[in-house]
Amino acid sequence: MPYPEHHARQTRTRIVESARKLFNRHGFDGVSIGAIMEEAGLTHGGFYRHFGSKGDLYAEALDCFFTNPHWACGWDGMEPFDGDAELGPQVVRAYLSDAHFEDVPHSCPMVALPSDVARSSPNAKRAYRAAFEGMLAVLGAKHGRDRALAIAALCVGGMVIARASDDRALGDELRQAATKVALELGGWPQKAPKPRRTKGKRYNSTGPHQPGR
Amino acid sequence: MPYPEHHARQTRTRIVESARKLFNRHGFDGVSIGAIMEEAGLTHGGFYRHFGSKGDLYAEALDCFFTNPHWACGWDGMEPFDGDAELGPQVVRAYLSDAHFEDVPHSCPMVALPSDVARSSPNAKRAYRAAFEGMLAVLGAKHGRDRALAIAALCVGGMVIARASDDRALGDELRQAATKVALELGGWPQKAPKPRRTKGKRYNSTGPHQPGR
DNA sequence: TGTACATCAGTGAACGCGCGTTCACTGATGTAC
DNA sequence: TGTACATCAGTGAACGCGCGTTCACTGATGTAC
Repeated sequence: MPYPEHHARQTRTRIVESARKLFNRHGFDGVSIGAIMEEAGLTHGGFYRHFGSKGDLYAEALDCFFTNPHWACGWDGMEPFDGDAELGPQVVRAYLSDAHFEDVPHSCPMVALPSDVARSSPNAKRAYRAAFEGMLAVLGAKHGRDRALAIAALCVGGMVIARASDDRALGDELRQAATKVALELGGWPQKAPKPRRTKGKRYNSTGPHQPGR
Repeated sequence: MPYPEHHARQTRTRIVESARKLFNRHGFDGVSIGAIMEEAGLTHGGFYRHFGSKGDLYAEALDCFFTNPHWACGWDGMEPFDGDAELGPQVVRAYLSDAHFEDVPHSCPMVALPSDVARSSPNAKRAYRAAFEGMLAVLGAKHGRDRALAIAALCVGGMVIARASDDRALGDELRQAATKVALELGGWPQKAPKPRRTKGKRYNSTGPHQPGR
């Protein structure tokens, strides 16, 4: 093996991260393979050594949002999951936060790409469903399955409408209302509790986590 | 004036209706001007006699969903608004109905095109906001502004996720849960009341209303 | 009433462009001896 | 240790294609006389 085993794997990961960002921004049709490869520091010709087609890359770029434990780090001061605290209210606040609203490149693909995916291949729709199921799992079902589904729909719906509207104030109002009602539905307090450890930053000052950097 | 005054206006309307259907199905980039004109029974060359650009048509095709009094006729047996009955629960049920879920061409553009619009021109985002405000107006705010915003987010979010997922059963469950919770939030009964007039069909048997036909 | 004309909706060939994909080639690297 | 070689990640020119847009033209229609 002329190149070390991890070389191709790292390049492939770089391409997927580049694609995730650009697809989130411009959609499937709005991004060329040349642009993806350039963002990854390569030229377009090498693409097909790593992926069979643009569609294959698309499905892969959609994968693993909610299964990535770092997905929301930095949004609304959210800290890495420790598997102990109840995640529901943290997730609701982070999901509908200003930081998530503004961070389109690292946004949840359920918000950035819903109508694109609805028209895409079964692979893409499978990845979308997996993200949704990941969200449901993180939210928990302490207050019933219907409530958990509704909370997820509120989070996604609030963000989607806010992103597609030209009135920032209306979008802010909508996200705040969605947060409030989602927390009510989950039986969670409206105010975030003070973090137990003060090692991490309380508020988001360094910008959202950049996966793969 | 060689052609009667309404001739060009009718053609223009036919093009917009054709565009609305095709954009709903395939998104902005997925539809060519040739396809739109063919659906309208014309050839591509005549397009620029009616519109300045493809983007102009897009913004126009997004307009006037909730301001069209026929938008939901036929979905879930919904009858034309009579300005008397409370519309909220009717709208929630029709919006999250199987009929709306399946009728992509005549779907609400807030569900069919959210991520496309989020990346589009200010004109498109203005039209999206107008649709959202139309929905809020139809829902009413008897139980508070926050509730109305949350109900709208539930309707849009539930449909958007269901359309983008590859699991029909999960999407059905989600839409039912969203309907149930939205009706709770509005303080409306879970069951639809029997229609006062039995002139119209109770259930949707002829398919949804086709605007402009 | 009939004829010539002006208007303009619609046609279809042509344009330049960017895209996804292919492919012959380059060159960096690990291995064999 | 040093050299020849095999591997394969990455390069960049080339391809065919469909797109948005333009434009000279056709032809259906209402109007003027």
